[in-house]
Amino acid sequence: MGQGRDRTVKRTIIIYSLTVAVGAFLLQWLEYRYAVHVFSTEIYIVLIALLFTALGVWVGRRIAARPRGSFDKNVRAIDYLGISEREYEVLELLAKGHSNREIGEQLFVSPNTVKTHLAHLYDKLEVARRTQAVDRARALGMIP
Amino acid sequence: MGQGRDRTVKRTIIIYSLTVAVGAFLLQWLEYRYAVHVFSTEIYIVLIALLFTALGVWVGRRIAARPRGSFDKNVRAIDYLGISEREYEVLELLAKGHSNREIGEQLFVSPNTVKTHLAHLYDKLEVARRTQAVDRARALGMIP
DNA sequence: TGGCACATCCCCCGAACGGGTGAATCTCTC
DNA sequence: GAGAGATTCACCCGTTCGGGGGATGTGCCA
Repeated sequence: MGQGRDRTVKRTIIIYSLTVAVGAFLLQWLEYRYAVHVFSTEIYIVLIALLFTALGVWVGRRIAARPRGSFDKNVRAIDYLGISEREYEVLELLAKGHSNREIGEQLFVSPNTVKTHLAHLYDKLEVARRTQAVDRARALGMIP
Repeated sequence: MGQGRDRTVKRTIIIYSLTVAVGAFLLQWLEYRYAVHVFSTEIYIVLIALLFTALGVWVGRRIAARPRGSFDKNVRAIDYLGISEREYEVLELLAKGHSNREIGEQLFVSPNTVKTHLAHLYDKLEVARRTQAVDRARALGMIP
């Protein structure tokens, strides 16, 4: 579930390194081209600081911004409430707004079975309605 | 809705500025204390680059990480679909898992009125069920 | 001033949902 | 091998939802 994220981080690192390389090359080139420091050391330091701060901000944002669609399933809550595999599958389809009949069709069971799973879910989540179950499960981070 | 966020950004900027000031002071002090550059310029540049990159990453992460509970309501989607004030209020309570009767009580209207608003919401969101309406509204960023 | 959007309410009816009870498998564990 | 838990299904009954109408009042604006 974190594959896309890993790729993003890798690409971020690559772009960062490339930018550093290009920056170093530019500095060398400036020194070579004009043989001397054009500006005073302080200005160079400030420029470099600014540049790398900007770069750092960019990197930090990319690292912190979790890609759309990613989601850390709160397994602890699921375990703590003792929600079974099948019940979780029903919960997922429930959150997508499917009816009991549709859920049953997708899981290859009868609507009655779906109702039983739902009843267990309502018990464990301590709710009375399907909409409440979705809301609560989402609040607990069990579903995206 | 973004007050806590503004405070976080402000504090981030303040801490950043303070760090820069302290860093500048340290450099000055080093130069003053030892009269000369202890290391070569390249190493200084690398150190500064690393320091400010780290600082930038920290700043970027703080900026990008939206505090828990914050949420940008997608007003464009709401406007585009022509969802009225009252309908949105119903939608909010709907997403919390309330029944029509409960929604009516909280909005001081009859369940029949709630049903009418819901019917309009179903039309505008192009869905058939309340759970679907919640799912779609969430997908469109209209509700948290 | 007549249409338009909005909000409010009513009734009816079929479908969906929720609660309760019971029961048959199957798997894992003690 | 007994018991616990998970999964599957059935039936009944009452509540809730959803869709179809129709109705009234208000405010806006062309």
